[in-house]
Amino acid sequence: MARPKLNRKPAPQMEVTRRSLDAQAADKLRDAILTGVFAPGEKLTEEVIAESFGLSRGTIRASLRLLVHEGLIVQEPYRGYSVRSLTSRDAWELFTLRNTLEAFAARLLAETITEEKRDRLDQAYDKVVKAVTSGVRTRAVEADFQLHLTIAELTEHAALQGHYALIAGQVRLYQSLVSKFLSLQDYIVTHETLILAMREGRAGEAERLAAQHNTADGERLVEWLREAEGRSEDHIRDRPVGLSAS
Amino acid sequence: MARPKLNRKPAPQMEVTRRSLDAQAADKLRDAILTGVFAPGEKLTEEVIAESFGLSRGTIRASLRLLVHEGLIVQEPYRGYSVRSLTSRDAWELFTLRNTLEAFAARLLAETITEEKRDRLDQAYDKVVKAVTSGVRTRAVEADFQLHLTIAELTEHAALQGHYALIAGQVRLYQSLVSKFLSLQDYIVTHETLILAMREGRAGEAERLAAQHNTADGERLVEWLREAEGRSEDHIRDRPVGLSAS
DNA sequence: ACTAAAACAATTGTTGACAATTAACTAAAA
DNA sequence: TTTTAGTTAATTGTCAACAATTGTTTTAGT
Repeated sequence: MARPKLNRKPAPQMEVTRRSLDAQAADKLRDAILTGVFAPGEKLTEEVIAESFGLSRGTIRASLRLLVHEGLIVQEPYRGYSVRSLTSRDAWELFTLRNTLEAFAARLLAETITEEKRDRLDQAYDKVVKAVTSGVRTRAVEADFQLHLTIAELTEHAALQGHYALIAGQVRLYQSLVSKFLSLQDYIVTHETLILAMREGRAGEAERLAAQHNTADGERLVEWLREAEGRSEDHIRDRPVGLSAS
Repeated sequence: MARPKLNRKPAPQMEVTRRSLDAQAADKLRDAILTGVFAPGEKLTEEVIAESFGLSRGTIRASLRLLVHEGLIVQEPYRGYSVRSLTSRDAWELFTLRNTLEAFAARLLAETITEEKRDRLDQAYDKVVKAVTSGVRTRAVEADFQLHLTIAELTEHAALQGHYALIAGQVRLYQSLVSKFLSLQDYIVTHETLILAMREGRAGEAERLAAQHNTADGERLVEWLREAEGRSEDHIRDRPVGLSAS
């Protein structure tokens, strides 16, 4: 019975692809949603995605559930999946929750700041500054996003990181929307005092600054969305909310 | 033609039956873990659970993933699942994160308090008081848990509720542990000022009280766990990964 | 006795087929 | 014309078989 092993798929494993297929599929889907390939409200079916990805429905199903957990996709039983579209209410919830988590992270980081953490913080902040001086808006949005991801990481609080990662996708969508209301310079002025407070270990001030550094823009976005919802009562068929929108 | 429909499930669909099988299985598993049927660290295999529940492995697999998301189970690729055990570090992360979310909830509820919300809040708090006077410790723990669930619900902040629900299972485990250090009366004194602040709309005070009402007990539990870990050095356990950053 | 390769066992990863559910459609009855 | 019962199409829900991965045990060679 010593039959030779048969490998039907030797090719696709070209890189350090140690992740399971459903996790990889989830990454691809998340990226597609974030870059606007799938518009908010668009319907997604397991079968067509499975076919276009060359994977089975069961695998795609698992990846879709991952994104449902992240709030990027909504699922109705026996009806299907669709890309989540941000209502004004959703936007308000997201930025208030985000403020809460980021304020906690800022305090934590300020309390446990070290020389090494200061360096990594500076690196992330420098990228924001460089992106702003480069004048490319999408780069500034991305650098801003990465900065906050770095802060969460530097807290070394795994549970906090997990919850922040859970809303990260939505935050990213939100950020490209809120970018409408910001001048590029704003990306620097809203962060510099916060960074300084964390660098110098002023925990209370860092917490307060982080809790409020999105509030003004968030409320403006909520107001804008609310008006848009009032004008078109049924549907929000605005431009795709991806990084490409500017 | 008019053939009678064959209803294999003639009984009026109870609401529970309308949920998908994997969600029901997840509920059963969660309850089993919370009630100690499965001990922390115990290994869970898809096959044996599938057999004991009378469901297929795929269905159980989906339910296990749900619990992994909730942080009640840890998964190692190709190795298996096991019930998460709380290290002192985990306990610290959990109670600090919990404080953060509950402080936000308390502020929100205080800011939006209404007559109806006051009633529901009173009901939940009364159950705590009654449980304490009854002298049954497990009832007090349960009522405490339900009180905080009610507070989260009354905020009408869906995203906050979602994130709180995510840690609810762990909070429950944590609470039965921390109960070691509490007299029954503590369940009243740690809550009464908080409830009052929310009832009267004093948002700032409610936030501050909520943020600290677990701190003392939490730190005592962390200390206790740390000592226990020091005594038995055999915790060469793998790094638990419930909610991990990407 | 020690090391390295090879077989083995246990478990999850992946897939395609089948069942159940819902909504849209059609046609008959009021 | 409106309502209602049946039919159908589309989609997810569930399942059982097979493949891949890892850790363990055995075996061969030195």
